[in-house]
Amino acid sequence: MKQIEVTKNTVVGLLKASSKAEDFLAKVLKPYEISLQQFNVLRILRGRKEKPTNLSTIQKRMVHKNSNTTRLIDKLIEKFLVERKTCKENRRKIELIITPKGKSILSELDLVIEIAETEILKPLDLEEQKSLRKLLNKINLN
Amino acid sequence: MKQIEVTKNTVVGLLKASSKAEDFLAKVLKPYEISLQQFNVLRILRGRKEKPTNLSTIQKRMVHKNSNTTRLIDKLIEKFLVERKTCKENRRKIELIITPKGKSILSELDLVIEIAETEILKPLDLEEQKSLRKLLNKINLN
DNA sequence: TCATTATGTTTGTTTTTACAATTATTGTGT
DNA sequence: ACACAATAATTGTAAAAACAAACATAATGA
Repeated sequence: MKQIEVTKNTVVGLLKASSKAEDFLAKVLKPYEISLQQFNVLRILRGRKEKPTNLSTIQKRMVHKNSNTTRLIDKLIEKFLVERKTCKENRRKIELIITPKGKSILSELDLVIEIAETEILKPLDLEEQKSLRKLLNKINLN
Repeated sequence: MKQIEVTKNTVVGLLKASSKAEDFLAKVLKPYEISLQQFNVLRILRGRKEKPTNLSTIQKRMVHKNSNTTRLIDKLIEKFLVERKTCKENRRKIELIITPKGKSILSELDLVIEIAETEILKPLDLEEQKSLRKLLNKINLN
C-alpha cells in the first residue's frame, strides 16, 4: 500500500472516530440542554480558576475554533452559568467567569462525560490510549 | 496520572485533531464550492463504481451520520454532479449515481485533498501513521 | 494631535445541522 | 386479504455554524 493511501485512510479514520465521539458526547449532554461546545467553554473557564478570561483566550483553547463564540456564550449567560463584564484596563476586552451555578452543573456533567469518554475509548487499553494521545498531540502542536 | 485523565486528554486530543483537519480540508474545498460532506458523498459514490447506491447505504458510510443526507444530495444534484432515480425493485429506495461531471470535478479535488491530507499528517512518519490508523480503526469498529 | 493600523468583540445573513414528524412503500402474521 | 409493523426517504422547524462586515477601543507614528 502506498504512503498516500495510508495517509488518506488515517485522515478518514480520524474524522470518523471524532464524529462518533462527538455524537456520543452530545447525546449524553442532551438531557441537560448543554451542547458539547458550551460544555467545553465551561470547562475552559473552570480551568482558569478565578481568573477572568476574555473571549479571544477562550477561542484559542476551544476545540472548534470557528464557532460563533459570542453567541455561544450568550446562551450560557442566559442560563446564568457564566457572567460577562467588560474589562476595565482594556475596554475592548470582555471578561468571562463561571458562576457557582455553572460550577455546580459542571460537576454533575463531569461524571456523565467521564463515563462517556471511557466508553468511547473502551476498545483501547491504557498503553494504547497513551500512544494514541501522543500521536494526536503531535498533530495538534503542528 | 490516573487512567481517567489519560482517557480525558485522549478524547480531547481526538476532537481537536479532527477539528483541525476538517477546517483545513474545508478550506481547500471552499474555492470549488464543495463542502467536506459533499466531497465525501461524491467519493463514496465513485467508490461504488457504476453500482447505483441508495441513500441509506451512503449514510452508513458517511463520516457524519447525522447530517441531512437528502438535502445534502439535493445540492449535488443542483450542480449536476449526481443523479437520482427511484429504485424499480423497491420503490421506497432511491438510487444515486455520480455523473461524468461529478467524476471530473472529483478527480480535480483528489489532488488538492491529497496535498491537504499529507500536510495534516506531516508531523507523523509512515510508521506512526500506520499505528494511528490502527488505533483509530479499533475505536471505529466498536 | 490626528490619521492609520491593530485588536477584540459583535452583528447580519446564509447555509448547515439536528431532531421530530410525516409520507410512501414493503414485509409479516393471522 | 387486511391490519400492523418495519424500512426508506423526505419535509418542517428550530438551533447552530460559517463567513464577512461592522463597530468600538487602543496603540502607533508622523
